[in-house]
Amino acid sequence: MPKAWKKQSDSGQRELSIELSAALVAVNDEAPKILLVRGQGDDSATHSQFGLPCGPFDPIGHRTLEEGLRTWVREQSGIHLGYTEQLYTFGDRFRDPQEREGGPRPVSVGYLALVRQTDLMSPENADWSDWYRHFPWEDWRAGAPAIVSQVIASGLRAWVETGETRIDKQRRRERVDMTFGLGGATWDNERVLERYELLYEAGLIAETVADGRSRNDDSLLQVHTLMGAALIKDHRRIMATAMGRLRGKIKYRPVIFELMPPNFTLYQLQRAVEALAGVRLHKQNFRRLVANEGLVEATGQIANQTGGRPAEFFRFRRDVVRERPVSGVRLPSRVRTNQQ
Amino acid sequence: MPKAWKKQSDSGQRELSIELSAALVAVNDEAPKILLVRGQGDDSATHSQFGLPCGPFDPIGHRTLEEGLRTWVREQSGIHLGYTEQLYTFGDRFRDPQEREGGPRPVSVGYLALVRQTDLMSPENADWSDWYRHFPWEDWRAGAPAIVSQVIASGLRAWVETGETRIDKQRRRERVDMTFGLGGATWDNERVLERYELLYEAGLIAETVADGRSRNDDSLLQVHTLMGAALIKDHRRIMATAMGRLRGKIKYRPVIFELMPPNFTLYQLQRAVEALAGVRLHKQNFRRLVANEGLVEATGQIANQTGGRPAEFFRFRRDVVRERPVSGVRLPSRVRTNQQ
DNA sequence: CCCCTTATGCTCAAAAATAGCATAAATATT
DNA sequence: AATATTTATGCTATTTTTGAGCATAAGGGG
Repeated sequence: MPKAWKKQSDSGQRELSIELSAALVAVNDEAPKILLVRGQGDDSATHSQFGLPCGPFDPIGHRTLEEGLRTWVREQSGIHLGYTEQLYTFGDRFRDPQEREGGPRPVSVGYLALVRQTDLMSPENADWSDWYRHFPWEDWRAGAPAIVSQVIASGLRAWVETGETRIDKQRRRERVDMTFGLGGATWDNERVLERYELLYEAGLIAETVADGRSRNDDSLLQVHTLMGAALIKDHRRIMATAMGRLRGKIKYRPVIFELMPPNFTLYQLQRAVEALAGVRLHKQNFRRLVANEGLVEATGQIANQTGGRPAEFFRFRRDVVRERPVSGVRLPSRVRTNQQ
Repeated sequence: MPKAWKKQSDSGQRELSIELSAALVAVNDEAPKILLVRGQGDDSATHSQFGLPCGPFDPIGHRTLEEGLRTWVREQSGIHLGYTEQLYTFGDRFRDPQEREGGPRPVSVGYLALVRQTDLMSPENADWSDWYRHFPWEDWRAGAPAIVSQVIASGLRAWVETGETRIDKQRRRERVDMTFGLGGATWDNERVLERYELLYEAGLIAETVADGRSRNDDSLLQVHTLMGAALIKDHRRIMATAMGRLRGKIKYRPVIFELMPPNFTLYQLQRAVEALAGVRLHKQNFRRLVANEGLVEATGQIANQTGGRPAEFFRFRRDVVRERPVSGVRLPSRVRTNQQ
């Protein structure tokens, strides 16, 4: 066995590079944002395209992976990262065609980083872009999004029909139904990545076109148009991973406060959660939950630009985290939206 | 910016290697098991030590990271992996002192793989070893383990006292209390990694000694003895990550069935969950929960070596997974254990 | 002052979790 | 054979948590 190891490691380790990428997430009132920077890579073809802040891991200069990431982000956006969490390591080739021919095999470590609203100014060459511009089907706050029922559902049904065998079609249909909550299944807001990968596989995504995959239906082109410009490399996939992870995490760890200013009203907090989760929540129950968890305490200050009765400002109780295993903002009942 | 990138990537990418490691987990009735293999690495010093199945990622020979992992596991243990999940990518230097001086900088991608009980035969050079031999403080099925109250608590208290400033001590105490559920806090069975890292930092772990860190208290030696032999590299840390992840996952995804034989009694299922979670559960409520979730269906067959009234065999309903977002085996109330 | 808005307190019913009691059906013990 | 012991399984009473909504408070604008 040591022999096989040796052989492999001698032949294999040459063409390796590790890329560090960060999905910087913030919430601006109603809108979840992600930071995109322009012109990553020395390749002139990708120079004008947008992507996540990223850069190669330098085993000599970087003490740890996370430190390397922080350095790149600081360099490319001027932002000093706070809360950071590793997402996933992708070892497939990037889907960007430029990366296809030859060149080093990229292994990409994706991170999720949370940036507080107050630190939000768009740095040079960078842009805080709305999540849902890149994933319009993920926003259910105003009910089922039109793009799902009008474009995606039919596009996926078409894809189901292109299955080879009957079994194959059956399997595709099940997968479509459960990831997109069609055919009686329920929409699970955490399956962001699964939905993205499914759309990608079905050829309904901008990247597919860039990849040179076939696209022979007009409705698909329509989807493509709705998607906005593709990001470089596999950055859209990392975004999807980040969104899914964050949606899961806010339910059982109080990370939402990493995104809030020091003082906030309960409704601001609710709107931030709704923006990330992509659903509307029942207001009274939301405040009861937050209050019962003891996550926040009143400051005594009053906000009076609310448009109605003034709201009280609250702050996060950092100390509760030390007291007991504290579960984030468990989502109370979604408010039924009468669309769809 | 592209300039900085270029500079970094030219100087940085030489000494890089990616190691793939798998924590293969199985449950044998009462005991959670993990597969250790002997003699990984061509270094003769580590040749007789045990570690997880692992090997370097070969960017030419391996199509994906996971495929590389499967290949290595197959080669080293003969096992063809089923359910597999990426855990984390570690970029710090291995803690093994052999790796310290020079040599390529290791980046290690850890995986969790679940192996069914029925496939359980110990391959040559490999050994299914009990989790709790390596983490005795994690097993609370018979109440608070003696090692926590008798050795770890005092060891950690001593470590708290070696804090420099008052603030520092305070911080250490809080961390100790919340990770080990001391001082009124509750034990969170998912914080396996945090506990391991804390013990490591406090110098209470076998690896610490191997690392050449100081150890100047007799009670610590006692802990060291209790821990069993250290594993190579950072494999104990990967194990801890795997255990924590799995404990979390069984609660919201039905992965427990990946570890069960096709047919099982409800009590066997409960014992498997208890073995992983490290706590005892309320029997009647457990079966009600499982039944209500519709995760299993009766087969009609009867087991009669139970030692009491014969139990019915059940099987996992694979189809429910497709029907709806199915939440694993939510742990019902822990049965109070009157120890501690 | 009425009407709009948002904030916040409170209630009532439904659902789920917790903790046992009780009985059935086997094996082991006397 | 009778009795104790063990495990399986059904059922219930109580408490807790959720879901949904009513009602009132407190601001601004006509």
